[in-house]
Parts: sequence; C-alpha cells; structure tokens
Amino acid sequence: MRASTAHLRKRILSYVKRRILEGQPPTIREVQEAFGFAAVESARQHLKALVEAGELLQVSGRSRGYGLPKQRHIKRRALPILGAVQAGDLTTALEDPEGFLELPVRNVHDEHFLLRVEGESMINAGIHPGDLLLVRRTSVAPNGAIVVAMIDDEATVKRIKITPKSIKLVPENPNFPTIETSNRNLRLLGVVSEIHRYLEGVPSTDV
Amino acid sequence: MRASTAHLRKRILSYVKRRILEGQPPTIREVQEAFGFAAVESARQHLKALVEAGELLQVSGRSRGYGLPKQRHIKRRALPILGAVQAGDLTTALEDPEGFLELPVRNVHDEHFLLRVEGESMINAGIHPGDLLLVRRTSVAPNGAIVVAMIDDEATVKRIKITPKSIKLVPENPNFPTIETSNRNLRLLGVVSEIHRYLEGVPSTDV
DNA sequence: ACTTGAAACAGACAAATGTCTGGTTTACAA
DNA sequence: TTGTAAACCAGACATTTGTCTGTTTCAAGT
Repeated sequence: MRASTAHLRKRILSYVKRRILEGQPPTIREVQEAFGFAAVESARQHLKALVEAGELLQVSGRSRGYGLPKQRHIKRRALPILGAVQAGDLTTALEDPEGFLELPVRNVHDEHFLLRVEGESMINAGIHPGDLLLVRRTSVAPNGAIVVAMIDDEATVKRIKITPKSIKLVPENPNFPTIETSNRNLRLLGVVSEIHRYLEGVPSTDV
Repeated sequence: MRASTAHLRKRILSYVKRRILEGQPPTIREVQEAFGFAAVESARQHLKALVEAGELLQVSGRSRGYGLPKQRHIKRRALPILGAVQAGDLTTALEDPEGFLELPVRNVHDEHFLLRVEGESMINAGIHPGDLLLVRRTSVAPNGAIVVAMIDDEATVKRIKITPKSIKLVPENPNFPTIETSNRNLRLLGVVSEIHRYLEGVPSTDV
C-alpha cells in the first residue's frame, strides 16, 4: 500500500460509517462518486480492503450491504415496547409493539425487549405501574430472579422461586396470590434486567 | 381502508423502523417476503401509504430508500455518577464522580448528573438503595416533584411540598421525618427525571 | 533501467431493485 | 343485491447495483 493510500482509505471508512449511522449505507457507486473515482472497481477495492481489515462488515451481493462490525460490550438498540396485555404469543407481540425506545444494551448477545408494567403485584420490589422493564429473553432463570412469564396470554412479572418439587411465581405484594405451576404450564419469557421509570415526560415512541 | 389493514400497516411500519435502526432499510421485496405478499406491488402500496401518512421518508428510485421522518433531540451523554455522601458543594462533587455512565438524554438543554441512592427514605415511591437517579439540574421545582437537595453537606432525595408559608421535604417512608425549611436554608440541586435500577450486573464506569 | 505489486481504470454482465400497467379479489355500504 | 374503492395480484420493464475480467498507471525497491 502506498503511503497516501492509508489516509484515503481512512476517509472512505469515515464516510461509510457516517452514512450507516445516518440510516443508509452507501452503494459502491456512491462511494465512487463521493471520492471522485473514475471506475466503480476502485471504490470497490477500497471497501473490500476495509472489510478484510475488519473495519466493516459486508453481506455479499446485497445492495448497500455494508454494516458496522460488532461493537464492544455496549450497543445501542432499538427495543420494542410491549404492553402487558398482548394477544397471542411473544413473537407476534414483538411485531406489534407500542413503540420503540433506543437504549444502550449491555448484554449484546441476548435479545431484549421492554415491557410496560401494569398492576401493583411487584410494588414492594420497587416496580410500579408504568415502569419500563428491560427484559432479557431467556428460558433459564436463576432462583430468586424477577422474571416475566406468560400465563393465560398475559405477561406477568413475578419473582421466581424454584424448588425441586415445583416452581412458584411469587408477587411482592401480599394482596396478590402466589402462582404455583408445573413446568409445562409455565412459559418463561425472560428475566428483568433493568427497571426504568420516567418522571418527566414519557419517552414513548422515540423512533 | 379496511379495518384489518390498519393493523397490518402498523406491523409493516414497525418492521421497516426496526430494519432502519438495525442499519439497513429493507427493499420493497424484502418487505414483501417478510409479510408473505404474493406481489411486489402489494408491499409497495403499503410503503407508499406510510410515506404519504408521514410515517416514513422516501427517496424515490433509490434502493432501500426509506428513512425515519424526524429524529427527536436525543443525545447520548456521559453522565457523572455521584454518591449520596459528597464533601463540599455540588460543583466540586461533579468534578470527582464515582464514574461515568453513558445514557441517552432527552432534554439536551439542561445539565444532568446521576445520583446513587442511599437509604430507604423514598422506598414507597419505588426508589430503593442502589438505584441510579437521573437528576436534571435546576433551581425551580414543581410542587410535588421528587427533588435532590443538599442539606448539611449531604444530598437528600425527597418529595417537595411548596406552600405559601414554607417548603417541606417529605419522605415516602413513615419512619423518616419530614424536613421543613425556609427558602434560604434549602439548596436545591435538581429534580429527579428518571429512575434506573440494574438487576443484572452494575454498569459501572461505562466510559 | 527493470521489476513488482498495489492502485486505478474501462467495460461488460447478471442480479437486485424500483416502478409501471392492468387485472382480480374483497370488504363495506347504499 | 350491486357498486365502489381499497387491497391484492401478475407480469413486465428500466434502472440501479454488485460483481467480474482485463488493462493501464504509478510509486517504491532492486
């Protein structure tokens, strides 16, 4: 590589990054035009080199198929906001969210969603109606964790108590009943990772 | 428009939004396939309707030419985390934080900081020890707001009750006393805007 | 001077993609 | 029922876009 090439390639990387963050990755020809190349292949070679260097990701054959490589530990994610009452299963519910909220997610590997709390069954755990719960989707929950489970087509937030004999879903409110269930009746949606409450204005439908 | 169409269109909008936020707007045919249309034109009409409704932006003729209409003013900020016990005034405390956490801030104009809660004086308001409060710095608080005030070199979280005669700082825990103070003795640091609780691991010193 | 490898160029092709025209189905109401 | 408008479908076309092959230019080292 020539000495001056490194700088140009860096500028191209910046351009592509900016375009991706603006919401639309560039086409190869857009890169070509932006940098005044006379040939498409010139731009393509630079992009190819950036991909091989790990600076960019690419899906071959797809238009505007460039993306940012895997970030470190934290990444911004647009998370769907679900109401407690959602017909059908989780998959269809995730396709029809109340809105989206963009939050930094610390566990990039897992899938997350937001659940708006209804009811006061967990009020003694500091979970109030209207709170937004960041739920990490998983089918395994540690004993004592606060979990979200689907019971009778309704998402329920409870603390899970696992014993050799049974699984209990315990509310943090004496006015609510403990739900005891065998494994086959319980559909665990995930564990509550974060609790967010917005006192000044609702950040609903950020997006 | 048929009754069932509104719901489908909403799902399509969610899908497109998600794709855009993931870094790559979908092609019309990708929308077609995602929703099982037999014809490209069906998906295109839905997208066209969404653009005309102002839900999406489009650059005609450009591949993956869909974008989000308006981004609100949300910026990510690295916010200093303060402990409740901080020597000196707020300014010096802000210079020596426990750490930083990068969060999206919705009110860009004001200055914010994070306060880690100690004590249980606001437990009935769902504010627990260890919670992180996003505090918006201001010297004017609406009546009934949860505020952070400096009293005897200690940051205190209370609900503020303003009457013509006095200003009271009321805890949300009967075991704690109400603090009554004249204006001159009260140093208001800000009002609590958001409450965050992290159940799975501490996001300490993100930055 | 000669070689060499990277960079740039030129042109073409195939696939992806946006767009268009016309026809068919379907829900809803007069 | 019948009419109507929206939704859906079918197929085609033009442009965009990714990819490929081969050639030329140019800087750096031998």
